[in-house]
Amino acid sequence: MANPSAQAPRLPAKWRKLAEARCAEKAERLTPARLAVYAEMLAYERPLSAYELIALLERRQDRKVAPVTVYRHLDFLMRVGLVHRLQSAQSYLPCDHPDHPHESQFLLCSSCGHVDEVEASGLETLLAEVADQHGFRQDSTVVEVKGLCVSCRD
Amino acid sequence: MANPSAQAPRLPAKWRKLAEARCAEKAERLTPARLAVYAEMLAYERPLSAYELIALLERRQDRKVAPVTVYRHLDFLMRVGLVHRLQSAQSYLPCDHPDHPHESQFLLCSSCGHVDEVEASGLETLLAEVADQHGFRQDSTVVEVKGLCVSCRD
DNA sequence: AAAAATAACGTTATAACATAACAACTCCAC
DNA sequence: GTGGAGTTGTTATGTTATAACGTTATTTTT
Repeated sequence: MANPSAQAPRLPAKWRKLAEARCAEKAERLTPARLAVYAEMLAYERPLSAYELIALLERRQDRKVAPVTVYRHLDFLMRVGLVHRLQSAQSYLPCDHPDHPHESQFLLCSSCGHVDEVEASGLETLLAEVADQHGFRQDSTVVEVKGLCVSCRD
Repeated sequence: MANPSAQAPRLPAKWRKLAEARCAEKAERLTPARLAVYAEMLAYERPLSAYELIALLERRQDRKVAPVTVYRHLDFLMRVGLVHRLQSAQSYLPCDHPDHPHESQFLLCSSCGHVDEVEASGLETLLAEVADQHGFRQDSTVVEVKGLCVSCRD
């Protein structure tokens, strides 16, 4: 990197190993820049927009980060299944179900912004059936539920 | 309107009546400008981005249309349930199930761009259950399936 | 029917999100 | 150590959406 003082947030071994595993599976390269973006996302507990991520990385690394750079890293992270995009919020979130690649469903709290990633296999099955009934060959699904999380529903 | 030659595409009675009914239910006003946007959307068989819609309206009305105007009309049309937004495609589509207000699910063909609006009540039920299991109070849902439609899957 | 309140619309500017095009560098295989 | 593929840097631009504020139209209240 251009700036020798550039730092990434500490990335727990669990996540680093996951990243390495996913990249190995898909024969993709895990570079420091990609890992830095992933680490930055993991350091927050909420979804980040690409531009929030840019601002965080610029502060962390003390240099300019071009949007296209972050978008490329995000594309990569989504490609290997480490990150999801919330379509209804134009934001990005590390995958919270590291055990295996999967389609996810999300519960988005409109009060506190918390996002719960759930994995309802029954839902996937039913979706596949619905698609099938329409002669549709399903590639990927987007399931996002807006509402109030358990802490905010009072 | 500023331009007396401004025209809206012909709007079949079925859709006009639907628009009137939905507005009456919600005590919202159905103005000519709002109707013109709705009619324009119905004149196409595919989802339109806000800016595509702007271009179409400008040609139709032979005058400039500001983005904010179209966004306001789209917000209105979504509020009364006449139009849906495709979250994964940043585009807008008239509701194809006029009989009653509802949550929709969409099948988006990545080859021809066709979008099929389906209504799978079982899916809504299951989604509600999943939300409930997490203590989540559901307000609205987004379900979008990408893949190949029946004509394109060959 | 006039005044007050509310909703809709116009105008200008800008914010927020995302990609195109092309050059330079790095890594790995051969 | 050269070639080729993948990655990154740089600049510019394209696309999507909203803020702020004033004016006009419609409804409600008196």
